[in-house]
Parts: sequence; C-alpha cells; structure tokens
Amino acid sequence: MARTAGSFGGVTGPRVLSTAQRLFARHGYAAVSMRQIASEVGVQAGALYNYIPDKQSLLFDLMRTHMDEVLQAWEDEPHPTGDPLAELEAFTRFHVRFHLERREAVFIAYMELRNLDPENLEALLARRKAYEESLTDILRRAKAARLVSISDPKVAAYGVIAMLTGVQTWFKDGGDLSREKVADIYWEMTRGAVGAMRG
Amino acid sequence: MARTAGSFGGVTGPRVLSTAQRLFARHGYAAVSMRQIASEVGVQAGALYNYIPDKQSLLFDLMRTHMDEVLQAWEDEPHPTGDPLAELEAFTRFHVRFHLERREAVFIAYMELRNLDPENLEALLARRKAYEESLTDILRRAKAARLVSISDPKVAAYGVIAMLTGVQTWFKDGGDLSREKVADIYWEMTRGAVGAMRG
DNA sequence: GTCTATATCTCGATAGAC
DNA sequence: GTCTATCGAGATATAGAC
Repeated sequence: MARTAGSFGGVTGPRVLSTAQRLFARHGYAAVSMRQIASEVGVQAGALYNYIPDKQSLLFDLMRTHMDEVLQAWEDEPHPTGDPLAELEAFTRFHVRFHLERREAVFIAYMELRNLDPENLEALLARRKAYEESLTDILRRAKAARLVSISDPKVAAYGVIAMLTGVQTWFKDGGDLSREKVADIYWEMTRGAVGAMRG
Repeated sequence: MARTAGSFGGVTGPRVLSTAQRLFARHGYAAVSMRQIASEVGVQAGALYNYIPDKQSLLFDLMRTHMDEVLQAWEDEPHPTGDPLAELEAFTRFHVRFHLERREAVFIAYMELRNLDPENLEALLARRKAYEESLTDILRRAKAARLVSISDPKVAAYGVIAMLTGVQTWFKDGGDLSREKVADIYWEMTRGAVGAMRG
C-alpha cells in the first residue's frame, strides 16, 4: 500500500507544469533554469526529467495546451449563429474574459514563439491561425451582409484581436473598472472599429 | 597617422549596437550570448567590453534610445493642434508608420521589459507612460469637445495603441497592401473605435 | 520517484600581451 | 582596440543508488 510521497494522486507532474508556467510568464523561458523550477516545486533538478523529456517540451506542452483550450473554449462557448454582429459581440466578450482569466498562459503564448523549435512553432502557429480564422470568418459574413464597413476582414481581425488582447497588459482587479465593465468598453470599441451600425 | 583597423570613424561601436538589436529582436535578450554578438560583429567577445560596460547596459541603451526617438519624432512630427480629431489622425498615421519603420526596436521595447534591472525598468516605463499620455491627452480633449463617444480616455488609449502596434506582427512589404493603404485602414478603425463622427 | 553526483558545455566578464 | 587565455559560475541532462 505504501507509495512514494510525491506519487499520491500524481501531484508533482502538474506542479512542474504550473510552476514552469508561472516562472516562464514572469521571467521568460530563456531566463528560467531547470534548477529554479525544481527548487520551487520542491525537488532536485534531476527529478524533473521523470515528468518531461526536456525543457523545450515543457515550453511546447504549455503553449499547445493553452491554444487547444482557447479553441475548445470558444467552440463550447454558447453563442448565437446566423447573426454576425451578435457573434462578433460574443467573440469579443469571450476573448476579453478568457484572456483575463489565463494571463500567464496568454503571455507565454505571445512572447515565447521565438523559443520554439521549428516544428513546434509550426504546430503552434497552425492553432493560432485557426483561432484568428474564427474571427475573420465572422467579419467576412458581417461584411457580406453589409453590417460592417470594413474593407479587409483579415486586417480587421488582426486589429481587433490585438486591441482585445492588450487588455491583459494594464487591467488590474480591484481598480475602478470591473471585468464586466471592461468587456462592455471593449465591445463598444470593437463595434466601432469595424464600423457596425449602432443598434 | 596609422590607427588600429577598427577605429577608423569608430565603426565598431555602432555595429555592436545594431548587431545586438538585430539578435535581441530575433532571439530574445536572454537567449543571445555576448559571443554571438561578437561573432557577428567580427571581433572576439572580450573586445565588446571596450564599447559597453555589460550586457544589461547594452539592452537598456537600445530600449532607452528607441523610446527617446519615438518621443522626439512625435514632437517633431508636423501635426495640427486645436482640432482633436485631426490630431488623432496624425497620431494614428505617425504611430503606424514609425512602428513599421523600426520593427526591431519596437519588438525589443515590448518584449524585453522583464529583463531590465529595476531602475532601468522604471526609467523606461516613465518614457512609455509619457508617450501613452500624448494620445490620452488628445482623447481627453476630443471627449471634452464631444467629438468622440468614449467613456474612458485612458482605456481607449490602451485599446488604440495595442491595435496600432499590432500592425508589425503581420505586415509584410510587397504584399497586397502598401504601408499607405494600411495606415488608411488603421485610421478608419481608430476613428470607429473611439466613436468619432464620420466626416 | 527522488536523491546525489557528475559529465559536458556555455555563460558573462576580466587580465594582460601586443 | 583587439587578441588569447582563463576564471568562476551556472546551464541541461544523465547515471546509478535507494
């Protein structure tokens, strides 16, 4: 019956991932050593290799998992279909909410692309492209229905996503604005940016 | 008369800076070694220390210089005063143009804040804040004159700057869109995002 | 599953010859 | 001003005992 301390429920593995995520987000992948991660997990550096093959895999696992969760979360998000503007509002609020809920993972996903091996980079960019495409598709249909005044749905999608993602660089809980209120503001800005009719 | 090869016109010093800028932008500060920089400059690692006291100073010099140049360039940029919407258009076009002209420096300025020593970070954030404030000020006056529909000039400034800066993540020269045309699109999106009257 | 110990390598920075 | 040589530290990853 007796088992090794760390194996109860398999807590060490997940702790390696969450600790690495926190440290990578705070100091950057290249600036964080395996010894630092091990130290915060509470094991020796060598023990990490029971859970991950190497440092690069650790980074890629975090980034791939994050992107898969974003894609899955948007797929699962209840949102209307058939009304492009309603879809755009749902996407905007979803993106702001999700990016405020997962700030560490979001930060890593945007900052550490350069540190991915070529094949890992390719895999990650494919997922990012799929996510961007879900917004571009909404904007394309909105344009076709003459609900927005944009000329280039792809460029508009880049602009909107950059604007929305930026919320995580300044927002602080406990300030003047609630997350709800911030989402309202960003939806107002998004609606304006794409030239949607006010209604 | 004879001087050491590298000292003619003092070319090595600037080359250290430009090489470091290129490498930091491409691979990240922490991932680039002094030996790499020296190798691309064409000298041995030890020779770098004739031009810079240490690696951290090299990073800070690049970032501080960039921010000072942004601030100076906007100050020198001919733009109307007194008409907040005309100022906003000038700022938008200036920001897009400048950020496409200095992509390496811009990239570093946004990605390497975490690698600055505390006192250097403070100095850099003060400059960034001053730049953001020049946009916030425009938006505040535009709001006072009821030319825009935003509720919070500070949040609107964050949103606009994030949207505009994002142009450097996707724009490629030689594609379907010229820089001029891209600036037109971003001005259209900015005008909409702040809820400016169409005129 | 974690430990200690270590192999192998690279890092930033310095010293001193020329 | 650049070189060679090197110091001391810290890096990733592995081996083998328990």
